[in-house]
Amino acid sequence: MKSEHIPKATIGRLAVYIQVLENLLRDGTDVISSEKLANACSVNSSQIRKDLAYFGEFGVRGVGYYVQELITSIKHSLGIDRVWNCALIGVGNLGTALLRHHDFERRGFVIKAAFDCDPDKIGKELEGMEIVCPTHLKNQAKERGIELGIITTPADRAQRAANHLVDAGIKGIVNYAPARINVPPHIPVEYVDFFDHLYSLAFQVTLGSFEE
Amino acid sequence: MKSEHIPKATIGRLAVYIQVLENLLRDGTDVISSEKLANACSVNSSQIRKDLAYFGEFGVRGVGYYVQELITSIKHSLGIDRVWNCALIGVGNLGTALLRHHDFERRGFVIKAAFDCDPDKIGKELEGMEIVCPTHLKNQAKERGIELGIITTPADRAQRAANHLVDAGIKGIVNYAPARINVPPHIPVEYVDFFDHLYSLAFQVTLGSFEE
DNA sequence: CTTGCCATGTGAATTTTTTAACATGGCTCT
DNA sequence: AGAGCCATGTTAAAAAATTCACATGGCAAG
Repeated sequence: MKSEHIPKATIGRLAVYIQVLENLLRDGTDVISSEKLANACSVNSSQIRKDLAYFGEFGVRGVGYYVQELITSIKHSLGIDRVWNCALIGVGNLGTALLRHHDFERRGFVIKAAFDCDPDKIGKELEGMEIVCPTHLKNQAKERGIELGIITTPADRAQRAANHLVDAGIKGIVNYAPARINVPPHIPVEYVDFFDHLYSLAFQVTLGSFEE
Repeated sequence: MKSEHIPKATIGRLAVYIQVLENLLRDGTDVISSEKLANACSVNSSQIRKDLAYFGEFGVRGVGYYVQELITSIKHSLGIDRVWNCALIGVGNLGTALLRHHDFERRGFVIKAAFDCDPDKIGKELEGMEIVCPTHLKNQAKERGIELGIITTPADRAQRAANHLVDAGIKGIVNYAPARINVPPHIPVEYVDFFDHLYSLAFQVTLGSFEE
């Protein structure tokens, strides 16, 4: 099929498929049908076939999908079969935690530079990385081939951080700060809200307690 | 309106509205129109009015929404205008980070007990909380009025953790482990995947680099 | 008290996404 | 080499979500 517009929900599900497929691989499964995979992911099997069809034909009719091959194909489709250099702005609790969380690196998202405007923090080292003033972002970004920005500032600093990133020619932003930011329309922004899921859960549980 | 079935996407947006409204309040805005709020949230204004209509009538025609009042109404609608006691299973890097992250508490999600099956960790204290073997979950849950479970184990321990939680009569689960879990259908599960957003961003950036 | 204004709340139209159904084509066994 | 099997890829139908458009009703001004 190879369509142009791909639903955002599809991307989210592809992330799920990767997770499940990697666990399957670890357990020694090397071929799987859309039906079985669908079951493991709690989705419809047509959904899986359609999601994959956006990007190409990865399966073998009458057989199923080769697990390792499918993982590779999905990763390639998403553009995560390579390294993405990132800049992190805001070395507070969360920023520090992310710097220490080496899973990011394992997945190909390498934090190449850390920024903070707090004079007490500038110059200090963390995980082998010197904390630098955001005014140097532009230079560092070019020097180190940084393409993505990660905002972990407080809410009221998020916009300023975004401005620095945009000015530095960054291509995309993940915003962990609890605030919306304005950036030029060609720069995608992903908002991460830690409470989102908790709210959703609380809502479902509350709802469930009524319909009995 | 007060409908029965509410789209999951609506819940996600309500979380965004809360975030934006709280920032507005801090800046001293006390009335806002759906149009303006829509702008700040990057959604359609009808979307906002419809999302809210699922739960009631919170605005004043010809005027708009009173910010503080709307925040309260949304929180009540979601069931987050109260305290939710939680149990955390898996005191590794992530689990420890969550225990220290007191924002959870500020939002009403209080971690009342921490569990881990590692004998080296059992008995130790963390943030004023004793780490306990998961076999004691059932007792503790009843004793401490715990309703929600938070799984922060490695992938291969997630199912076991889920079983403990279900057995303890927990009402809902947030799963941070990179694995799917099986639980009875009446227990909602929210999966948190840290890479989801990064994948999505990488994809959008990759895509953007083609259509020029 | 009445009139005009304006943003909400809602029903209808559109768009998007999901599900179902089936034709296609590769693999295996004879 | 040919036939049958079976899960994919795809087209069509169904369901769901979003957007549009406007009637409704509260507030303020005269």
